[in-house]
Amino acid sequence: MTLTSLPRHHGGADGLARLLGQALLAGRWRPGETFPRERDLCQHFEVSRNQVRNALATLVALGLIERTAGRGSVVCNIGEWHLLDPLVSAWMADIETPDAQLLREIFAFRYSAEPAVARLAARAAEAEDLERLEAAFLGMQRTAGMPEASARHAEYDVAFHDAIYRTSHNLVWRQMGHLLRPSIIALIQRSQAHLQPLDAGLDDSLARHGRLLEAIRSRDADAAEAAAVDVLRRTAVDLGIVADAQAESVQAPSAESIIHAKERSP
Amino acid sequence: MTLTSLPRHHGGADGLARLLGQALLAGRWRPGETFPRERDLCQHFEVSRNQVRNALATLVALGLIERTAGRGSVVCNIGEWHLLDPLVSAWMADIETPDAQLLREIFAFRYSAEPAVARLAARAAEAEDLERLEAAFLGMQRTAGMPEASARHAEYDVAFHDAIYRTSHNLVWRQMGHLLRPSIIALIQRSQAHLQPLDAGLDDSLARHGRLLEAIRSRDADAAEAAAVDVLRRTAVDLGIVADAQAESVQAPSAESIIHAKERSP
DNA sequence: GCCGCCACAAATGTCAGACATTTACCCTTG
DNA sequence: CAAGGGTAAATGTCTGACATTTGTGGCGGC
Repeated sequence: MTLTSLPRHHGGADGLARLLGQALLAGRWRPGETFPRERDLCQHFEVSRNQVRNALATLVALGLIERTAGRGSVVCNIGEWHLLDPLVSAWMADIETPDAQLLREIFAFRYSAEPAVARLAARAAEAEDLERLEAAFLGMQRTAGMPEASARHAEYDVAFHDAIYRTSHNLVWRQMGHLLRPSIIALIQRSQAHLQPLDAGLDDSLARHGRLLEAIRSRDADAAEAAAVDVLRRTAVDLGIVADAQAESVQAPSAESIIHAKERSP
Repeated sequence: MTLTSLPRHHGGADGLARLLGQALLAGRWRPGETFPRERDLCQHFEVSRNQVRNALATLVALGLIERTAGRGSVVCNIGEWHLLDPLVSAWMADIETPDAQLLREIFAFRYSAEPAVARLAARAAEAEDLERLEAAFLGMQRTAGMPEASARHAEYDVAFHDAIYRTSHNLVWRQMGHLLRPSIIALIQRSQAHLQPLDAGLDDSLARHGRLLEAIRSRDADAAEAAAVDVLRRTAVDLGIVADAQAESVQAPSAESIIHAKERSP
């Protein structure tokens, strides 16, 4: 791909890294392809070589590109991207069309991990944690059914799930909360693109979140695990990972069909 | 802390970042404390400001320090460290005395996550995956009981668990394999420090790994999950997270005692 | 005495230019 | 045809100067 399709202006200093990083995450260069040279980037964006080099250094640190003297910069394989880095997650969250495979991978991860996290949360929850969870849930309720507030609703949704990860009281799990934003933001973008408001299923989704909150509040690990699975099944439908019909007719779609959805709809 | 206790020489270009990063991971500066100034680092290590700035930029990208013009560099809270970044994991792996709390957090994560990963692996395993698993297991067997090969044994151990994460066929889980190295390396360091070779328990540990491999090979998700728990219980004993007596007398120490061990032995 | 303003010092951030090093490619030569 | 070297092009590095931000102390006015 050429540079010409990228906007020439960008915000502050690391705005350039963000711009280039998002272009990479959106798949505008394929793995193995060569990335533009420093000199071209300087000219196109009208910035000093220093800024370009700083931005590129950031991309290297995130495993997005690899640079070698004399050869240039090449785009790394998706498998080497540091998906778990907060920067990458944040960038991915506000891309208009994130890579579909990537979103499926993230959701498959959530589907296999969040039940266990909910289990931990139910055991470790303290007053402060419950407050966070409750505040997020109330926010979701308040913004439900308001099409113009769907962005805020998604934020509360992110906050709710992030609160669960935090409630696990484990440093590692807590950092994975960063992955939630891209996963959940993609949900509202999809609903807006399809002009198919989630109102119908939103009450249902809200109810499932409520049961999860209640299970954690009462320290019932088994119930929390089951409720988390329930929430994620609903989300899988809204994300279009499993067909609506399947989820509505069948009470419990097998984990197999969600985790390995990629293999049958590439 | 002052700079005087750090070695003045280091390997190549990013060797400086590694040196400083490991000092941070080892806890030689406390969160909130101010990090040495660029000028001092230049003088102490006898390198150009460029190299120092590059190294510090890396530390910033990893969430280890935060820099602001005019104020200087301050060490971030542990919660903001990007533990999931491969660089951080790799650095942590060969620190002589890694932070004990950090190791407990990582192990607690593994204890709650790996059973689910093993379950996925049992479902998704293909021929190539089984080869990797088998090769690692054979390596563990070959190096068992050889005190002088404990380092190689640990590498095979890492490879075995990493192979399980890879077998999940999920990008996110796969990246978490990086966390295994610090966790497992710490194990052999501990055994060497205590002059208490793991020979006694090693046969047992090996047998448990073998049962896990067999469960995955036969695509038995339930058995794989149970076997993974079994392996981790053994590891918890070897890591000193739960007392030997407890694990030997009681067949199944509660997850609670492993996950929240930090709260009773701070 | 307290408050606000200003000047200064100290730290990081930025820039521009030259040079070093690595790499790929072509052209020559045996 | 193969081996060699030379050249161009790319990233990596160094240096010095300057810009910008931040904290601080002193000064004067109220």
